[in-house]
Amino acid sequence: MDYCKLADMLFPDVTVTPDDLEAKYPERSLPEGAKVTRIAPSPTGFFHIGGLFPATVCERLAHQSGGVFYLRIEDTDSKREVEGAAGFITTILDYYGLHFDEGVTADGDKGDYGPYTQSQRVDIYHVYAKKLVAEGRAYPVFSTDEELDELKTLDKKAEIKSVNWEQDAEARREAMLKRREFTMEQVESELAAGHKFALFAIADGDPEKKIKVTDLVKGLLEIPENDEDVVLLKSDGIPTYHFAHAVDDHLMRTTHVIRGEEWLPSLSKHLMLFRYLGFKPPKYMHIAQLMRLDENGNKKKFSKRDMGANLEDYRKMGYSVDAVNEYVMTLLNSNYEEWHTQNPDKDRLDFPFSIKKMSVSGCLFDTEKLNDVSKNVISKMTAAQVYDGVCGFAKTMDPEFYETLQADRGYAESILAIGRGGAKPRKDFAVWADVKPYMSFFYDRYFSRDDDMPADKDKEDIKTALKKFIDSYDENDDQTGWFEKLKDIAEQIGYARETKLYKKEPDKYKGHVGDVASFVRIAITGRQNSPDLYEVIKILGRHRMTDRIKESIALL
RNA sequence: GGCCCGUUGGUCAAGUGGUUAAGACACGGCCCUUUCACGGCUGUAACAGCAGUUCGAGUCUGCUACGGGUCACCA
Repeated sequence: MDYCKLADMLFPDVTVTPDDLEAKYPERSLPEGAKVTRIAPSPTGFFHIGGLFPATVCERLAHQSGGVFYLRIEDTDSKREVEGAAGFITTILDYYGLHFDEGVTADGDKGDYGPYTQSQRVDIYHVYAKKLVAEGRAYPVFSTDEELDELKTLDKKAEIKSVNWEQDAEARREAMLKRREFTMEQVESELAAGHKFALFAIADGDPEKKIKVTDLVKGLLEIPENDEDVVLLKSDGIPTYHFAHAVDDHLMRTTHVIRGEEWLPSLSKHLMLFRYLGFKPPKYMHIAQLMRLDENGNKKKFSKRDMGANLEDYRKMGYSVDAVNEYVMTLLNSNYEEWHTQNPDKDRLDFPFSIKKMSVSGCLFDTEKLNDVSKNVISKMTAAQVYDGVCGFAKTMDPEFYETLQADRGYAESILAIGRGGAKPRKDFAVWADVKPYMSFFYDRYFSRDDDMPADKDKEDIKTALKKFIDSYDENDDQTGWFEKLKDIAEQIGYARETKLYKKEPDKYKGHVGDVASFVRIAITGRQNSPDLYEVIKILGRHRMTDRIKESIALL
């Protein structure tokens, strides 16, 4: 068969040659060792939390080596495409601090290796498709519209897996061999009839033979050669992931392909395509998937439907960007935490990220750990930073609270400053949403009396103590002087002025200073627990302190 | 079912032939403490199993088991 003629019949409009493209997209001139990485999401309007892992690796590797990190949109599956999704992706990744050097941006493409959206690269794919046909390595398969419709409905049912694996494999093999047989005349008449064709690459592998590949995280792999014909172009002329991956990553000069390990089974196909196309394959890193626990306690791939699968959810739940990024980093490089405690003042980006420290197996997403990381992150922030964080969150998630905070920034910051900044800062917040319940009693609109005075204490004693507290209060007292007065009050109502005294001889007293402090706390904050009382009262001011205590006395 | 990948405490994990098998989270206890939040000390808890190589194996090899992934004109 005259393959060149076939190629011309199939792709009459393609005049550009692979050499032209090589010239247009030359090797990048980058420093020695610079890595070119990319993330290539589908525009589904959804960015998976698991996707943050490869994305972070890509970003770190590229920027740590003086290379290029770019964004390519893989919109080759029109069925799944969502309007405006590309913009959503750039926005969320930018929010998480993943900044691209090149690729699709809000203001169009940036960089010399574009277009960076696959649907705009169809002409490019066809150049290589034609080349493969001309070389006898690819062939068309014609289908009528009805057959295509049938395929599409089958697609949707692809999740329903067959039980007859062996029979299926046999049938598929037969079908494949049959597809490869056709004559030039048949092609001519199909084309004349206006039928569309998909393009398949002929597999030349023997699955009994293994090829050795080095994966940068998995190590040396032995995978069987590919013996399944690979779909290059779908009937609509759009490439499959496999073909687009080979063409794009070569032309865009990607040095390191970093992706989830679900791609491992098709690596053999990809290597075959790179060989057919005469491209040097990139280095591969297949990173372990993020897992979740299913109802039976087994690990499962963290899929789209699962809670917390959408990266956007973490913003909504009130996790700070830093917390999520730190958590991701602790999972990616297990020595990160150690480094961070040793270098508390350094930025996350100063950490020497290492491929060698990456885990080979998938890990469970651990919310407890995320919360712990998050508490540490927030505890190191200044009151102003916390204020900004909470406001950013509340603005969309709790507008009323946002308005409350905005009304008096200084007041809010003074609350947030309690117990902050020292060597042992408070760690009250894992998420921004924790802030409101923590500080709500400082605001009259949110103040409520949740906890009652201890039932085992005499009401008159409580009243007396509270009255004395109001009378003795002097805003010029320092913390020690203030507390001394509280001790005096305790003594006056027959309570021990030291907790230790009470513990030694509990029968001698009705209670201790701690109890008195508790009366005051409950009267003022409405709860048994609060940040440092002395600070609380200072912020609240004498006036409101007095009002609340008086109100509390009246309730007794 | 075929193929591929994996398996150290509940979770994340150090560990590259000789260790009392780190550390972090979670959980328990004690201490500190006017509550809370910290902090300090401390405890429970692990090399999936079986063979083999070796003077010696969590580390190397093989098998088994278990878990995961994948087998689309989806990515």
